[in-house]
Amino acid sequence: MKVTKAQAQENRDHIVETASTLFRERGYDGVGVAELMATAGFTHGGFYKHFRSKADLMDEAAACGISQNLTSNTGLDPAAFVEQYLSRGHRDSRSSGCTIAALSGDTARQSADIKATFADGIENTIASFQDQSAKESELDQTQRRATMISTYAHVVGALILSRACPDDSPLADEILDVCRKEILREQHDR
Amino acid sequence: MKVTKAQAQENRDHIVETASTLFRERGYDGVGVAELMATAGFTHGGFYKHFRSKADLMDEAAACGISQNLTSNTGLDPAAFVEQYLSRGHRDSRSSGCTIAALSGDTARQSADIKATFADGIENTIASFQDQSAKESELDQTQRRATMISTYAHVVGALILSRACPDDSPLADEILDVCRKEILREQHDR
DNA sequence: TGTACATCAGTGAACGCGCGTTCACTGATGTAC
DNA sequence: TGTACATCAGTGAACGCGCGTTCACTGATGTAC
Repeated sequence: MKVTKAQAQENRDHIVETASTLFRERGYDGVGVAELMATAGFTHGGFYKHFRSKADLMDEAAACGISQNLTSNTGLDPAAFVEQYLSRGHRDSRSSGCTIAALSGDTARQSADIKATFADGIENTIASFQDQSAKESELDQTQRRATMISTYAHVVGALILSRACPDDSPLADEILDVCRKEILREQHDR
Repeated sequence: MKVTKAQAQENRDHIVETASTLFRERGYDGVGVAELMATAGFTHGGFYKHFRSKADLMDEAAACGISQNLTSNTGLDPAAFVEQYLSRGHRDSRSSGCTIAALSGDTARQSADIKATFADGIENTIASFQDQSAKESELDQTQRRATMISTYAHVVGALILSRACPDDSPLADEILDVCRKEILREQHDR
């Protein structure tokens, strides 16, 4: 049952992508290797032909999810990003949404490797917004970076709190709405 | 080996408090019933004389941690709260720090009961700041509530992102510092 | 280009282990007389 | 107040189960001649 090198690489990529969505949905501890491989369409034994351990896959899956998120955000201006990030749609689709919001809580308890992957992801995310707002803004480089870090923390916090509320609770929606308005107002005032 | 009713209640409280700190430190999945009971000074068999399931304890432990946090924040003015919340000390002591920041990520995947406990906790936290700033502020009730929700989301997001970075990474400190300054500036401008 | 052999992605049974939960038992506490 | 008995918090062995990981095996792919 061997497979071409190209197919094997494709299968590996598919496992990482599957893991990326499953981990976002249920957390690192909420998904086992066997279930993961079954969802990707394989039996669990082959897992260790691709990865040294589950922890290694966790790291790769995080990097994969973060880079997917970055790609799907390119071209959005800061206001559009906030609108999309703090929408009910984003809140209710953890498995395809922001990896950092979905897994930062779990990551705080993981190895330095995974934390480093997250730090890189945060760094790249704020950098992508700096680049893009470079032309519009007259603020200096340091201030622009500070603004992006602060705004990113703000939207991440709002999304995480909203998700921690019961599914149809008024507070869950209120957090999203209030923070969206507040952040857009701050962006406008600057 | 029976024990007085008062002692039994005391033991129960002690188990909930122990769980509250252990869950904040390592997450709901990161702590087993046996280890939990051993840490509290008991054997695991007695657990089900006090709680119907681990999930029930998770709920009680969350409520306990949140109310502890509320108590230790009483009297702090909004600026002092932000200073303390976004300090390195708070970031580095998850087991005694903000329960909502430590467990919101996990809670998003838990039952509606636990989510309801968190929603109550968020509600009480923002209410405690409204009460306290009532005299100082001239803004109307609705706007004050919006400000508190937004600020709380902001500090929670900053703390969670900082904790997701490697322990001594510059970014971890930068997130804390940048957000603290930004939030204090906004509070001052209002 | 055709043949013989090594490689290795994928299979599925098996491993030890820790999980949440149950259970029969203990013995001091609480209660009824 | 003193005695007899029921209660029940706490003990520690045991339960089935799913976890991450290992392993012998398969057979098509890739390679050497």
